[in-house]
Amino acid sequence: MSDSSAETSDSSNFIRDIIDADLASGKVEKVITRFPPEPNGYLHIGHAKSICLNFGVARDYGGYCNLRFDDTNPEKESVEYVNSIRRDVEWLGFSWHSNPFASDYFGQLYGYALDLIRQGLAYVDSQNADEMRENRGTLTAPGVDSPYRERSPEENLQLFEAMKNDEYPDGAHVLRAKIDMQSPNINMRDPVLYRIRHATHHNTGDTWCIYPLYDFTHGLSDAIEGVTHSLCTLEFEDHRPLYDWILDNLETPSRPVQTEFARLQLEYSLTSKRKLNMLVNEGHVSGWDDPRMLTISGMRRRGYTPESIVAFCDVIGVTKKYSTIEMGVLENVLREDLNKRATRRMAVINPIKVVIENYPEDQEEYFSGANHPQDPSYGTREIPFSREIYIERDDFMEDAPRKFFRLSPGREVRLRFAYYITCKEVIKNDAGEIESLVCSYDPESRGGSSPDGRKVRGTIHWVSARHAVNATVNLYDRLFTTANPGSAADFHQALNPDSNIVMDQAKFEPAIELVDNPLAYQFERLGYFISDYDSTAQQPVFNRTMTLRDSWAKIEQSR
RNA sequence: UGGGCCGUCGCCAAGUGGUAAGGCACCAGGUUUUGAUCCUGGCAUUCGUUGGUUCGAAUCCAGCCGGCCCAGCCA
Repeated sequence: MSDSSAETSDSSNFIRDIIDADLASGKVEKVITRFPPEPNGYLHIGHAKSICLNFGVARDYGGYCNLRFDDTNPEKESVEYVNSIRRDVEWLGFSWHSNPFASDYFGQLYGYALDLIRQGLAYVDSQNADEMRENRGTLTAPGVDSPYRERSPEENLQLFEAMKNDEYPDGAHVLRAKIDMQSPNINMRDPVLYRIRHATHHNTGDTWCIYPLYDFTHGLSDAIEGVTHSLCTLEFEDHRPLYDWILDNLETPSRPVQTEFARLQLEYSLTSKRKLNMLVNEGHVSGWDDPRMLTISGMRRRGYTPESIVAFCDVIGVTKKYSTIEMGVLENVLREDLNKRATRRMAVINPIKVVIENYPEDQEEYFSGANHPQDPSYGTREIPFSREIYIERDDFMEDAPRKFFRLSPGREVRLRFAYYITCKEVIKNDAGEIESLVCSYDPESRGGSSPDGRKVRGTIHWVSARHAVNATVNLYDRLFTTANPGSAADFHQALNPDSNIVMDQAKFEPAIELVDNPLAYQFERLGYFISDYDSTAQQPVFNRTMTLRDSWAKIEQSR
């Protein structure tokens, strides 16, 4: 495990205020937190917020954070998810103190349940699910007591043990807390603590056929681990009285406190595991690590750095306010990080051939290009040049407006690092499509400036045809066309059909490393790119992580 | 309409009774061999709203308005 290299800012939030107060009052000596995912899916950007909060707070206050798997629902969980979660947390740069499963505590939890029964605070209910639902009441009407509510502790003990000993089928009985069927808080209307489930558990196998529920398990797991600050999302606010009830009625090694914060919501994206699962299973994306997915693994494949994700979590803050973050915020931290670290290269994604008529056929030469315009320590590389080159199709326009600074008939542009060229002729095929361009170059402009000092507005990128490496490039756009696909009745309607465009005619300069290269490139004027897992020397594949900011596109759009 | 929670600039967010930080976005300039980066300046007389307390209120009190969550043997 690596230690986090990412910085969390000292910006305050209400949770840090609480911790400051707890430390100052002596209520807490060492801050202990936990990140408690259920291993029933892959981690996404929303989890990253919780990870950064829990691990960040623990680190900043000199405490520690556990990675605890909240695995009390065996039918939905698997080791595949366990492994992916561990990998993602590590990749984000955090180290856990310990990595327990809630299922490791099943034995202790069972003991706590017996304790509750002996105190007359829990009972075995033999109603079926429908009866229970009916008797629970509604938001406005109180519930009614179960006919089994007054069973004696002895009978309950005997029945609960029989449940554990595999004497009943699924659903025959449940163990319930005996609280208050009239409570205005529905979570307090005798919540279910244990259910019978004959399922193989990824960690405990077939040891158990009864499984505790979240509400019973979570606070006790926190208490067993000595967690001081149990941070969860807003929807658990109504569960806090139950969390407290359980801890108040049982002797536990410590007394954690639950505090809730708002979960992350991001425009144009989904962060519901259920819906992400549908995207994967219905084949709308290639998998959990599809680069369009805002899963940690998808973002990693897309080319996000862990530092950019941590920076994002830092910049959005932590509050109790429901909010939706604009995509621009994520894009901004990504660009900021990538701009600093990306090695510059030239690549042409949508090529059009240019023949430089006055450049000798058998000649070639090399230009030195800086690998980073602001950081000389990145060094330089040699870029081959020859008579035939590729330029971007978008960099040529036959009838160009005045503000178009790129190539068009009769106009002169600078080839980055190389020469000035002027467009002499447009070659078209029978269908009238532009096939190639004939240009002339000014030998005096070698290196990109001319002795006469004449100005050229545009500088475009290029790749020597003779030296080019053929490659495939994946361009990505947001997966959804509406800002809040999650609220739509059917999010399928909002799926963006053009979220992945494959460009298979791309041309790379030879200095680009094609295989097993985890480092970000900036292909000048096109954006940030990373080689895909599947990239090979024979079939190079790169993913565009993010475009550059494009003020020309903005001008063009407003026309 | 029972209970819980939330409302500070287009989007986030600091602010904890002494006179509205910051980021993103946006706008206007400058530098630039990436229409990138970088730099400069602009961008809330007002904090959902109404009333009250106070010398003084985004901060305290009351009412109202708006939004979110809860009726799994999910987490």
